[in-house]
Amino acid sequence: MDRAVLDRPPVDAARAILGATLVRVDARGRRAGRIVEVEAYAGPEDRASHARAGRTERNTVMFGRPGIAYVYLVYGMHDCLNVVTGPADSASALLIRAVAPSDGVDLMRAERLAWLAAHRRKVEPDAIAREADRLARLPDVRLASGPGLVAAAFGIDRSDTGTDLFDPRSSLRLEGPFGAVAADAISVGPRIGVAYAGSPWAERPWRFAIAGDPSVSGSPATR
DNA sequence: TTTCCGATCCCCT
DNA sequence: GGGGATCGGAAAA
Repeated sequence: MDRAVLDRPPVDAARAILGATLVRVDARGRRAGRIVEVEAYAGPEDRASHARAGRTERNTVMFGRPGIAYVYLVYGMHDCLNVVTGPADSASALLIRAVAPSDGVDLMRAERLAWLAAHRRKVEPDAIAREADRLARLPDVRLASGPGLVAAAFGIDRSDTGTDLFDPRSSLRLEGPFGAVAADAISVGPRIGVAYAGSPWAERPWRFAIAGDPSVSGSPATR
């Protein structure tokens, strides 16, 4: 069963999940894309992990079985999707940082627009209009080229926490192929935005991406 | 091109 | 009450 591929330490699971398909199916339609960038987070010993303070109400699903979704809110604005990995109960997880859209791009664009409407309150209307205009002209490959953008494009928020991503009945799920990206096609580097964790955790080379894919966050001309 | 900063709100060394 | 697993627009250079 596919779940077994994530029932291993997060660094190994990270390499295996690259190239797999993230799928959302709901009343609005179907969206899908290829996972092209992830970060590995270990358990409580990892000072960059949300499990660093031990088990809390927020992170409780991390202390469970592989293949479960953990979604959190960062900077008061953006939801981020994680997938719990093995070993079971180790509180390890993968942050899904970027997806290359393959299906439902129009719906993703609509969802991104809906996100703007829902989250921009005190921003001046002109600025919101400019953001919407930029979104309309955004290339498909950049619709989910960052962790907050993955959530916006797929309509993911904290209510998705606890979803079994390997249950074919789930609205949000993971499909193969797993382990399909060769090691020499994967670029490796330190995780983004974890300086607060200090050494050696901030320097751990636990960010993995499909080398050269234009949907990877920070790709040229993304900004 | 690089750096800076505001938005926005939940979580808890 | 401080600050964040981010994003995008504005300012600086």
